[in-house]
Amino acid sequence: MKYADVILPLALPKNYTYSIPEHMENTIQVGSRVAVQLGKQKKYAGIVKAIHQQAPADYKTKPLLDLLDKEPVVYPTQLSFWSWIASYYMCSEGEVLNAALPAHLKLSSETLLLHNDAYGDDYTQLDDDEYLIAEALQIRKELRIEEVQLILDKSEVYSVIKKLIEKKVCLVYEELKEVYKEKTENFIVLHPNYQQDAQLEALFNDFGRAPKQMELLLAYLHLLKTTGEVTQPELLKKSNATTAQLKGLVDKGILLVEKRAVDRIKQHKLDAQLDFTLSPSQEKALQEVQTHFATKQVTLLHGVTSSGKTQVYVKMMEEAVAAGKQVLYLLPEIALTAQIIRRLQKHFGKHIGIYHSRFNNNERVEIWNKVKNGELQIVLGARSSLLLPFRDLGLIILDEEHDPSYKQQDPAPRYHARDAAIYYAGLFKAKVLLGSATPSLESYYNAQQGKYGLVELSERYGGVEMPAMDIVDIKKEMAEKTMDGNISLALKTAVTESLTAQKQVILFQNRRGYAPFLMCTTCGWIPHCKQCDVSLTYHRNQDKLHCHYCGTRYPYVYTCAACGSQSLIPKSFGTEKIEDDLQQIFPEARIARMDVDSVRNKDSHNKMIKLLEDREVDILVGTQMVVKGLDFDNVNLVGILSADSLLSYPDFRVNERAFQLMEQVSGRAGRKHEKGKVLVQASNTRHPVLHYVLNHDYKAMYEAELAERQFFHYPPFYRLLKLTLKHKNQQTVEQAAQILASWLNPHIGPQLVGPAAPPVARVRNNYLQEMLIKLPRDTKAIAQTKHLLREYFIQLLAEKKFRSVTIVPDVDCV
DNA sequence: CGCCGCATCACC
DNA sequence: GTGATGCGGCGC
Repeated sequence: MKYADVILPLALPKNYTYSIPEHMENTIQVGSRVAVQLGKQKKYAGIVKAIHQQAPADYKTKPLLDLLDKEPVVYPTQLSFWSWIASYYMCSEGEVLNAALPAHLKLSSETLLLHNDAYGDDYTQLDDDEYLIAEALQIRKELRIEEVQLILDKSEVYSVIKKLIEKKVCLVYEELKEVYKEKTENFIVLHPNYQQDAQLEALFNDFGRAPKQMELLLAYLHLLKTTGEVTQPELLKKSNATTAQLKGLVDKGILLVEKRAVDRIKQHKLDAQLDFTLSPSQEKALQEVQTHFATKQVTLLHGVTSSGKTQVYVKMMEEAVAAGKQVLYLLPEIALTAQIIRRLQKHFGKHIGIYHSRFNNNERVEIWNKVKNGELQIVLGARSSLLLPFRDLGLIILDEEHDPSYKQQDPAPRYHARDAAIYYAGLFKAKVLLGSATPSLESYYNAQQGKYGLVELSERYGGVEMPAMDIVDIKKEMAEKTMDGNISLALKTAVTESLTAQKQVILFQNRRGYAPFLMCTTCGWIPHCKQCDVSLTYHRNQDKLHCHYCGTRYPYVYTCAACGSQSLIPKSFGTEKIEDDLQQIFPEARIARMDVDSVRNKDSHNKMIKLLEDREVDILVGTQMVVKGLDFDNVNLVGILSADSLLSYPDFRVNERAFQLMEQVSGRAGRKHEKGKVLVQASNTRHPVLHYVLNHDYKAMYEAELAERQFFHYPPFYRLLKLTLKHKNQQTVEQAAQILASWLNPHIGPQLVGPAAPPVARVRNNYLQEMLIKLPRDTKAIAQTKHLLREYFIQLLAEKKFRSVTIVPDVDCV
């Protein structure tokens, strides 16, 4: 008898073992997707991790129900990678599987109620609810739980179903459904009888009284000649014919309609090669990268904004592709704009695939399969594309390497795409090229230490100068009363100048900490979320209050809950408010806003960029979003509205982040033809970071920060592991955290910070406690500590009182 | 006394 | 993740 260890898409601590039925023995492989039964009811699709002959000693195995595909869906390489992620980031392999597989490959069963024909139609023994369902079943034959809920208009329907089963009115069935569907399109083909010219000629002579049909046929023949294949929608559009006319030709047996499976992923025709010619400094950088790769697995390319790092990447990609290897090009989600996608698609044609969160599930399955079979040689994608089933990866490029969005926050696996990429590449013996204008301290340190190769590209492409930067002293302007809302006189003047010169302006405002909220003018009361300890954010376009922690939306509040007054007003300094202020100051200007709220749906981000490109917008106000992936020749002024707010987070990485943000934002100013200008509004004008930004001096920032980090035991010298404990009861979490800390103390000592309640101490009705563990950079010691933690978690949860405490480990938290 | 709702547990 | 199981609350 053979057995299979199966990874299920659940947060289970270990894998389950099923027996392999004889008929599968020859076809099943490691990496195969299988259907299994878990518990009495549920069925899932899982993935075979191992095949062996070891019968489990303490339980009886269930057989695998089905082998779902002919070929495995992942290679052993991916399984090793998952196992590493699970152990390094302290989560289950099931959670990794869940993140990796496109939803449509992750089946789980749905309970169906089936009508029991043997029961007949004597409904006298049933109560009202039971009768309603029995009647519906009589007509529909099968019902989903969701439909039962709808019919009875309540969510708790389980008891009714139980009674119906007892009374044998219905049966239940667990249906495991494959949700991926091939996309089909109607293709029009000529009937074999008319393939010869002579036959066609005869046909045309014979057409008589159907001139519209003849026109349509001519249009078809023309299309066929130019494109080779003709789809129904294409033909109807080009010929302006109706479906009736087409049907006429089909009925006469002249044309045939064929349903064929098509790719959802549009393939791009290889365009004329774009100009990716390297400048001398880029050429030099490319050679240095190649030299480093001879001896090192990872190389950091530190290139100032618009030095043309992409050009270097493209050359590296071409080389890897020519060697028959696959390439993964990772970008932060919001930097994946149409601009870069279009350029690369044109250059690499059909070999390139795009993968990010805005794709639908069917499209994801198709990309998944094409990456697996090697059809796609290049993938351009966000964090999650690291989990695609590459067959033979040769190079990973990770652009904007410093970007914190490479770290997955929630849910597990909380992996860092940069660090995971380096491990993943190792499995393929592939190279990793990290790129950034403002590298993370961690990577730059690794490069300085000689662990990574380091290549500096300090010249902007085409010799464009770095923008001129100026700090505007808000305190002074306040005293002189020259501020207009949040806009200083200096900024106002500069904007006016730009507008007069027909140039565009980008204004940057980080919204966090300044979100608009409602406040009672009488007593100062602010509406809070019922489930979380945060004030609600006011969204004017929907006239609703949102909780940014749990996502709950509340209707607008008119009456103060504390004093009963009716005088609530919105207070704000968010992008919405600034957009308003600007419209007041520059009534003639066309102003647009770009933040998570204004670009929520699929295409609005691209549309917004298009508007700016086409110069339909004069001033763009935005959050972090405006920082990335935007290249506009016509923007000559960038304003940072409040540097203070960037520099005042209680986080050890503030300075690094503030520098990165300001440096990146300023990179948006001035392109090809002229020097741009950046204005930074600040009240603390003497902050050292402002001066590093002013001089575009990364090195100085790096040196100063590094000393601090070493002194306070922070990365890159130490690794951070954050533990969050959650429970409904405040006392229970606090106690649990105290106990855990007391156990850890002898091992970790002063490197244990906390436990303490985080700034937002309650989320979704759960109270939180956090503690931070600083670990010296010693792989063995780190693994030991993680092992210790796992033991203590089990020990803690073994105590009855703490059984329902949730512990969330976040390794290398950001 | 019995039904309902919720916490707890095992699932291979 | 989720159905099965056991316990306490509350209504009759």
